[in-house]
Parts: sequence; C-alpha cells; structure tokens
Amino acid sequence: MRTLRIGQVAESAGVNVQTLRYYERRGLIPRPDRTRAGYRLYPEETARLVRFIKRAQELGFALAEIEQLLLLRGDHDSSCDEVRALATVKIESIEEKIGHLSALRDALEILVQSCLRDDGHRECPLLESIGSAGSYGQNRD
Amino acid sequence: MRTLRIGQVAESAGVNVQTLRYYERRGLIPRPDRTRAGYRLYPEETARLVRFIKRAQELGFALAEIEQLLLLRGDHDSSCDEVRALATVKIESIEEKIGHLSALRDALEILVQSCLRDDGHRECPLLESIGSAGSYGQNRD
DNA sequence: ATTGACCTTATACTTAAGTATAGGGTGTAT
DNA sequence: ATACACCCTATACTTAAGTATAAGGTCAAT
Repeated sequence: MRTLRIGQVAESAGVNVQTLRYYERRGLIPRPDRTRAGYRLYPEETARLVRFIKRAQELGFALAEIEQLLLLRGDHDSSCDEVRALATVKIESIEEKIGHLSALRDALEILVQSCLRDDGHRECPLLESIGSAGSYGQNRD
Repeated sequence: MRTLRIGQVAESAGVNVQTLRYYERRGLIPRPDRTRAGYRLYPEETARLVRFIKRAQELGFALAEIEQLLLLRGDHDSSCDEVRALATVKIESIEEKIGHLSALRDALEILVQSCLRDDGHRECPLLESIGSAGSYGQNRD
C-alpha cells in the first residue's frame, strides 16, 4: 500500500504541512502510522480527505461542521436514526445555500446582460438576490 | 423617509451593533447621516445590505470578496468591461460552488437512503462527492 | 562525514471577523 | 430630576483557522 509523507500530502492537497498537523490535533484527520524515526506515513486516502475539507470550507462550512459531516461516513457508532437526522438537516441547509447561490448568479447574469446592452444598468437586484425567496428551495424568514 | 437607529438595524439584520460599526469602518456599508447628537440614522436599505452580507458569508465569501460584489452594483465608476469581466468570473466560481454543493447533497441523500434500507451503508461516497467532476458544472483540476 | 531536503515537537505569532469594555452623552418616561 | 434604554468613541480582547520559528533528528547523495 503506497504511503505518503506529510510534505507529499500537503503538496497534493494544496495545504501547508502545519495545516495537516493542526488537523490531526483537532481530530479532523486520523493520526497516521509512523516510521521508526517518527515520520508520519499517510495513506493516499488522507490526501482526498484533506481536499474534501478544503472544498467544504470554500462552501462556507466551518471545521466543526465538517467534522460532523465526516462522522456521518463509514464506521460510525451512532445509530442510524441519528445519522439520518443529521444528514437530513445538512441536506436542507445545503439546498438553501444552492438556492442563494443560484439567485446570486442570476442577479450577476442580469448585470452582465444589461452591461452588454450598455443601458446604464442601474437596476441590478444584487441585494434582493440573496435576500429571501430565491429561485430555488424555500426560505423561512 | 423612514430611518433606523443602529440597534434597530442590528436587530433586523441579526447582527451585533459593533458589527455594523465595524462594517462601516471597513467601508462595507455607507456611513450614514447622523442626528445632531451624533446618532447614526440608517435608511432601511442598509438592513437589507447587511442581510446580504451575512448570507454571502454563509456561502463562503470573505468580506473582501463581498466588497467586490457590492462594487458591481449601482453607481460604479468602473468601466462596463471591468464590471462584466469580474461578474463573469464570479458567476463561474458560483457555478462551481453549486456543483460541489449538489454533489455533497447527492452523497448525503445516498447515505440517508442506505440508512433507511439499513444495509450497513458502508459505501457512501462522501469524500468523492466534492472531490472532482461533480454532478453539475465543470471542474478544472 | 557532511550537505541538503525533509521530518519532529513545542511554542509563538498572524489574519479575518468580530465582541467586549470603559467612560461618557441622549432622550423619553415617571 | 433621575432612571433607563439607547447611543457615542477608543481601545482591548476573543475565536477560528491557520503559519512561522526555534531547536533538533533522518537519510540519500556526494
């Protein structure tokens, strides 16, 4: 089984080596095996995991939330009911985000269009876009 | 024209009053008129603006990025070409986010389904979900 | 056998985005 | 006229998420 040293994982996931050690301390990534000299030896899996974490961050999830998401995977001790409940909540919040992003994109597209028409484009509803009742999903407020 | 004091705007947008003053210092929201006593008097518009900012943050945009987005609105001095170029870039990054979120949602839905079937659900592709080539949009890496 | 790229821990620093606190003024209600 | 909820500035603190630094060990190549 091919293993990677910390620098290789960092490189492959586009993060600093310190970040990996930090994630390990936080319990976000499993503590890897070590060589006799104490060097960390990661499975390739970990590079994927770290890329997942970075992506999820870009989507507005905090590390604490990402931790929860990760607990949903694989070898969980939590009951199926719990897993299902949390996953369902997450799915809802994701759909809400998708709705807001779609609305924002639509607003920007209107902006680009009116810009192409060069009509002074004063009335781009950027603010309203995310405000409420997006073009997708529902919105309670 | 109805105006709001800082506490009312804060309440209505769900933020701390300190946050509003902080946004003002950062130039994210316009500095409002004042009463003779120095109290800030905001137009209702500002409450909407702040809600927009908070939403955009939840979507993974940093305040600096949100500032850019806001510059795209209304009374801009920047050329139409510039506006269009930036908007187009933003649209692309938004579509990418939508793609990743959709993939993540799909993975969670698979998790919920296999949980309902109670089949041990070991093989939920959570990690792969955001990894690359989502179910929506394209992915350069 | 020593150079250089890489790894180790421990500790301290940074950045973004707020939050809190001290010390004081405002304005309406009793 | 005095409470009380609200506002002001300035300054300092906090939290999340890293990043950097010091002091040292490893190991393949010259």
